[in-house]
Amino acid sequence: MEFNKFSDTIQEAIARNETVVFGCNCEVVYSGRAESFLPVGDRVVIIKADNTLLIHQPKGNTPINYMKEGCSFDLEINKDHILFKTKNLGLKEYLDLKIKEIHFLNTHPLEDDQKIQLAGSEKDMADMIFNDPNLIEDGFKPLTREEHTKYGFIDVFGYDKDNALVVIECKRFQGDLKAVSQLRRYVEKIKKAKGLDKVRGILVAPKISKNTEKMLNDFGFEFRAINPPKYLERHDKKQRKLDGF
Amino acid sequence: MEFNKFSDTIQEAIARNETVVFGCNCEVVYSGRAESFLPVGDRVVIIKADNTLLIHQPKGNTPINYMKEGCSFDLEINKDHILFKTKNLGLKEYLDLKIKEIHFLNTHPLEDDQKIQLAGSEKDMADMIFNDPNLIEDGFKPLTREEHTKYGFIDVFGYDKDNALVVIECKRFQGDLKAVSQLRRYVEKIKKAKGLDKVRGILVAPKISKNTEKMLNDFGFEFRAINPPKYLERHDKKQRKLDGF
DNA sequence: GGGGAGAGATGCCGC
DNA sequence: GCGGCATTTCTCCCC
Repeated sequence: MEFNKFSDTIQEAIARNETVVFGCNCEVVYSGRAESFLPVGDRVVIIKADNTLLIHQPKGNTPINYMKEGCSFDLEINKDHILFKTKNLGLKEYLDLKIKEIHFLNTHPLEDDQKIQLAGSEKDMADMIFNDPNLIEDGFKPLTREEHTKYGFIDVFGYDKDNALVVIECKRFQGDLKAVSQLRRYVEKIKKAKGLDKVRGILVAPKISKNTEKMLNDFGFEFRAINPPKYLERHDKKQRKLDGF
Repeated sequence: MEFNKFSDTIQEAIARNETVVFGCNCEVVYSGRAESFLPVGDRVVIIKADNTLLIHQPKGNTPINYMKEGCSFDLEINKDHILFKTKNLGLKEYLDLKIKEIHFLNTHPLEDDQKIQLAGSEKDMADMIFNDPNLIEDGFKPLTREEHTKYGFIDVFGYDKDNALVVIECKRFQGDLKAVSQLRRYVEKIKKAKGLDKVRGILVAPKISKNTEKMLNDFGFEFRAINPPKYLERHDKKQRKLDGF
């Protein structure tokens, strides 16, 4: 694609708040929270309506470079390349795209104000336990959930059948050392705040590593193997047998 | 764009391992590690050479839905929509795209085996301190960095001028409560392993929050305000005054 | 806007 | 593969 045509199209599209997607052969220099350089290669570039910029390599999940919303752009046509400059003055971040060749370009106005509905989060686990306390043990009486107080953000907080205080930390995937540290922090805060000698700590997760189990035991904490709930099961598993392309 | 043409183009492109980008009006259902539903709206969809799938809304940094590499695809043409099914059998994840309208489509073979070069990471901070120990204090003698032992991954480990052991944890942005918990974990492990009563803990970061400072003090740890290094400064700041579009 | 913590976290490196 | 952890983490929620 010709440089002048590319330049005109992209500037008009951004002015109209359209979404821009192009494939190109380019080099990337970033300077901001860190400094990076990406040698020449083929990438996909997206510029969104909020002036977010994303650069994707042909493999992998995450963008290799990016700039957050609110960027401004500057385009400079040279003999053998286009210098596409992006800056975010508020964040003091700068990204330069040295475009050697343009493989394709599309611009289009996109309309989308929808929010995603998601089920199976850590909060859903806490809710599930709150509503069905026997999942923890007989006689467990939850008091609060998602408590954002000075004691910390405790997932579930309550009393056991002997009226001992219980702090529960939920993890939706795997409980790790960080989770035990976190639980310990909460338990100690509660102990100190209430002047208590013994407060129980329970880590709830589908599974934990060996080291995590050891650390839990060292601090006298407990583990409950519980899976996060999934409310939105919409899939007909029978259809999944077919092979795709 | 016509559904049959879209179907043919996309299947051929995926078969040839090209990168596919299209804009469409669609609905998304995901089922896997969690369950999600995204009502109808305009999005950009990318299918990469490694069969990664990304779905982006016209605003924001992160994909609203995605499927990791190694997916297979299935396409079903209906009267008023295309059902584009994605599955990752290894991860037991499924994503259905109900495409109502196609705004644009591009496919292209992309070549890129380049790795990014990045400076200013936490490891760079640890290296800087290792090479210039006086940044911590006079007489500090670092022994190891990035120590991946059973004691944990200690950024920098050494002795002070009085031959007391020092554990240093670096954070490239802001030191927080989690960082203090982490430092505490390492200090306690070292104490126990060496049978020592006193091991110093130092948190190194550009800044810390008030609560973090308090928690540090509670455990007798110290703080050093140090910025991460940036080696690749390539930008001519004077050019940044110009306004872009 | 800062603080604190989750995420369908992802990606990296070491064992 | 799992484990432990940083990330230009990002995002959300509450103060």
